[in-house]
Amino acid sequence: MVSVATVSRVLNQNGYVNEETERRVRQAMKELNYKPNEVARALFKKTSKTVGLIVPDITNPFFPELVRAVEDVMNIYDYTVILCNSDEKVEKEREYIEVLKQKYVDGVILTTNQFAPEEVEEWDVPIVVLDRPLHERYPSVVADNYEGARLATRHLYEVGCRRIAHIQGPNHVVNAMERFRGYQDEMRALGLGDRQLVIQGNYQLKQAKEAVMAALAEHDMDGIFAGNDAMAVGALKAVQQCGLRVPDDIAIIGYDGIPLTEMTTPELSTVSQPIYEMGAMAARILIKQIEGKPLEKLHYQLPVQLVVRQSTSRRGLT
Amino acid sequence: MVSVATVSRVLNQNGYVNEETERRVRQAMKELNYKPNEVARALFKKTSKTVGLIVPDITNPFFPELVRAVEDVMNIYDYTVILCNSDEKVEKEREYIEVLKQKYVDGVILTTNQFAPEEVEEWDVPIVVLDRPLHERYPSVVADNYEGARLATRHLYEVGCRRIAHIQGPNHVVNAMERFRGYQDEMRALGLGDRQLVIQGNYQLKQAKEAVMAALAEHDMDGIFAGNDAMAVGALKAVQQCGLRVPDDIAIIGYDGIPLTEMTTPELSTVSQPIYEMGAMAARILIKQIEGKPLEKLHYQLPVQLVVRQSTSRRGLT
DNA sequence: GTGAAAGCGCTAACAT
DNA sequence: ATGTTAGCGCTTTCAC
Repeated sequence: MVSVATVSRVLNQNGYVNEETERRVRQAMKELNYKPNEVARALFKKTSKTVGLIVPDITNPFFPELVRAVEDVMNIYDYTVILCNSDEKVEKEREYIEVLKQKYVDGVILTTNQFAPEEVEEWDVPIVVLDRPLHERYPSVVADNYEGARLATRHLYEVGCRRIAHIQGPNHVVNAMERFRGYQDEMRALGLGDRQLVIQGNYQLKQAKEAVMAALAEHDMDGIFAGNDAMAVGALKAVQQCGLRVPDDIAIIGYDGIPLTEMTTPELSTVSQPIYEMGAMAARILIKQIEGKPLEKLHYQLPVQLVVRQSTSRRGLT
Repeated sequence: MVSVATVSRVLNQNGYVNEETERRVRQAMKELNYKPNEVARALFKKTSKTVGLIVPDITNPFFPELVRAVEDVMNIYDYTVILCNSDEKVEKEREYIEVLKQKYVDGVILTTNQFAPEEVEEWDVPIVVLDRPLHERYPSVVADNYEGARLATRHLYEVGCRRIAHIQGPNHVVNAMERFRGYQDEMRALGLGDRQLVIQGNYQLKQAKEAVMAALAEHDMDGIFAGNDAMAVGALKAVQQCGLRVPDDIAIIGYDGIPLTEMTTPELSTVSQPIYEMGAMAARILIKQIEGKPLEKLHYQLPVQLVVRQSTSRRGLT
């Protein structure tokens, strides 16, 4: 027989163990199908091999891929992920953080920009912010929203659009604001500064569709840059419903590059973010932090890519 | 001062505590911002207020809503959910079960039909099977796949289709087989038993599109019942690409009722499952089991609903 | 190199 | 009605 201490030593590759003893222990563990109790281990080590992942709403088609990426990477390193839907409510986010801490999660990845750094500081748990920058103090992985928006706007210009509208995302979401800023700057750079037309959206298809319907009744436009893909679909529906053709009468480009964009007719042009890579990178950064390794960089801004499909493919220039 | 035992007593509403003392304890807890350590509690009670949720792939648009429902309900009862993507691999599912058990999860909801009941028995953890029946021994929540398939097939017949093809889902997925069976039986009932045309799909858009392209080259058809919505979109793309019109030349109906069906042009008819309700019900059943309450019923089969949209709306009867 | 023992923070007897 | 204590299963000193 051997003592529990010895078993623990072989499990943790910790302290000295006779080779022969180690062999016997491993053999016995296998035979008895012994699996160490992770809860007891967590209690002692104050670390649970579990992380929290807080997203606004997994039902929003932008997030599944992000979540999947995080889960995949975490899984490689033997971490397990607790999924939390916050609906963008600070209160819910706060509650989740509380619960997660009570469970000794080793870290949290969150998609939010609503917290004051002082509050985050108090949480005293490693975090990584994903998709939306929170504060320079905290590691983040985001895509280049500003540049992507300029790209999209310029692309519409290049296919001949001159009256380019932008459907803006929610005001409290930083990345939506960055995209808006990109639109504004590019419009000015194109000499269309005074032709700007901004439609207020909330990242939802339905609302965007209605807003575009309303806008079409009052304004002339020949191109729409939507703040995300869902709203681009909304715009597409609105335009088609008004009897106008896409891309001939109005060209449309979305943002995010979710699979949905390939399912519409016509297929939607979009600015694609490396969604999976963003999630994977956030996960890797969190692990580094947990393991106390130094981060080469605190903030990662991934490049976006213009994806041209049918919704902006037209020959004629105005 | 009070002893830890007393604090525990007020926390658990357990044993007798002087009212005045309770007040003081609660006050102190608030002031000190004391939060009990859930890990220690779990170690003692062998229950962690955490459940596992194993789905094939959160990236598949059928699952986000299901996951969301589970999370919502679990949240109400103060449970937290660990999300696991199995890619339909038994091996991965097994590993997850192992890990979850080591973490003392109180129960597991899983979407699979690949386990022998003897194996599940050994896990010795409350489970609920979701979307796919596993075995009569285990509580399950599924929709009426057979009836839904008959509904879809009959609907195509009623809008005038006589050469109705079915795109079948993967063979190892029971619900896909149920739908296939429904198609067969209904075709026979309609007197079209010898006009059946089955296209093998794997629940993926892309593969379905190609399979339909190939089928269109060889066979005549005027209606397609796809085993799920993703494949219906694939079929839609294939048909359109062949220069045929939907629904005039070929009517298409999908299955599941995911939001995607409203985003295509034309919008897709489908058999909608009460996805959110299924997830929520599975969660409620799991909680009942965990709390040791009796289940009125072991197996819940929820009704499905025919949703008619543009992809099957045509006047002309053949 | 290995065993004995203390302790992580909690809860449930068992005293008082 | 409340305090004291043992123990959940693990890891880590500290002896030997």
